[in-house]
Amino acid sequence: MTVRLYDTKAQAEADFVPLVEGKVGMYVCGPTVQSSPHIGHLRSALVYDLWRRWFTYRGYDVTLVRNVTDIDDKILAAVSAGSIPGGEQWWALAYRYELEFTAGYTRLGILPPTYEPRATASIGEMREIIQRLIDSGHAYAAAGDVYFDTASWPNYGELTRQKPENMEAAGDADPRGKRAAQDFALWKGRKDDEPTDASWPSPWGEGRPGWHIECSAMSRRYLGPAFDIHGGGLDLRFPHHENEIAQSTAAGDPFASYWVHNGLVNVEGQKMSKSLGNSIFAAEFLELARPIVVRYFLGAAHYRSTIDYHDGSLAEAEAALDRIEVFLTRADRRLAGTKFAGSGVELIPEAFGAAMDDDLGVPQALGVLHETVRAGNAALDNGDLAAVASARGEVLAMSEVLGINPLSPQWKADSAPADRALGQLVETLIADRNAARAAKDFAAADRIRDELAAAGIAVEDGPTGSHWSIDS
RNA sequence: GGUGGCGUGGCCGAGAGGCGAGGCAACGGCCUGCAAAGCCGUGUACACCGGUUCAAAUCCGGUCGUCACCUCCA
Repeated sequence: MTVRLYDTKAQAEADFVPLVEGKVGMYVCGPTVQSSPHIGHLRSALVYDLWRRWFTYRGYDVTLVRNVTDIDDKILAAVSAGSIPGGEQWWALAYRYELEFTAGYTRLGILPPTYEPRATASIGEMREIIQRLIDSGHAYAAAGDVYFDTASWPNYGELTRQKPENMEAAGDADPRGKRAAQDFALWKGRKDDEPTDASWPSPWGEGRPGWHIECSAMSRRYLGPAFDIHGGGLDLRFPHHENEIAQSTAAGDPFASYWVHNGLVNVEGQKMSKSLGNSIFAAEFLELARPIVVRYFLGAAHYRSTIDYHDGSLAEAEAALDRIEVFLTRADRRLAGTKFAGSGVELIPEAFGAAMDDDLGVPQALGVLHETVRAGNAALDNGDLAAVASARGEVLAMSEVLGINPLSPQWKADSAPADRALGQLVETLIADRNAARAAKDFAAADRIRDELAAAGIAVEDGPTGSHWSIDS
């Protein structure tokens, strides 16, 4: 049961071989907290949550690091754009958005990473790497900035297999002291109009780190110079990850053994972008469906594929998830009071594990899950309680690994008193309806059912009595 | 110009030489007072053209279409 993963750098699937037996060190690029999270950010975090859960299920001790980039040109720009005297500070803005990200992750059941470092807390490590690069001749200081000298590093372009001479000329707005267009900033000297508290001292003058160096420094600090997996969105391969590899390896670090990239989320076939104004933000998306449905939608596709969101996407996810939920509820009801009641969580089926081991094959794994639901429902119809209990245990185990167990307390809304009141009202109406049915007054019975339906409550009659649910 | 994806039935979405994953929708049946849910059944799918092979959606060559990245991006 070797876990296999698609290594973007090798462009091939490979057996995962950890650096240290039984342990996984994984670094994932988190967001630059310069605006509200959109559903692409949620998907990215979810992908690595699933990887982490799967490695953990397979017995690995996982250290997951996902950074927060809390100092960046865009953050400073966001502040100055709406700047009024006494207005919001750059660090306040960064933290405000960081909280929004955290709220989105939490609602989706994305487990907190082992460490979630902020870039501003690792400036010392960044300066250290930059100094090593200067000392070894791979970086140069110029006009208060420090640049990586791409010409000095023959491997430059190894991740995306591009040769610098074939790259489109960069429309660099402010080349300052750059020797070549491909060179990128490791350190950015403070400009006069920038806040003084957004810069740090360095041998090259006051300034702040470039974007790429942050991840090299934080991964090194929390996972060491060599670690197992580096992840991030597909759009980060170039330039961000290309530059990370260049600066870390040029500084003498082995860096990541495997590179994993998640696919992006499109809307109606188009990439989300500010200019198109088609971005779907996490907060509004979570208004459209229950968080567990959003998790199912974002997590059901293979992690490397592009997800296209369109009208009806959430309804499909909801229907599929309801199938799992309905089975679990039926099974619990049927098993109550039997010797199978409350029977435990079973092992996951072998086919599910095989699918997950193969580069996190969630879609196939979901196929196994739905097959088990079907078999469980059939057992329910046949009264084969042992089979029902076993299917129930397996479904629970599989949905738990994927973080989509509909019965898990984490998805329950915090409205217990209102729920109790509603439940009592509905139960009373159902009792009236069943009295009418017993008296063969079907007109009255149907009227009650219609009234409940109009209120969004579905009633179903079965061998264990009449049951109701909120029809979302 | 360079680099890398993708094209599967009404829709979504896996798979990767030989038995049609799975979900949604549809249709028929069972069950039901009627429903709903559930179960059983129903589909001659793999962009196009060549080639390899006993066998190709899958491998090879080409064509078309489409998307992403090429220094802001999850």
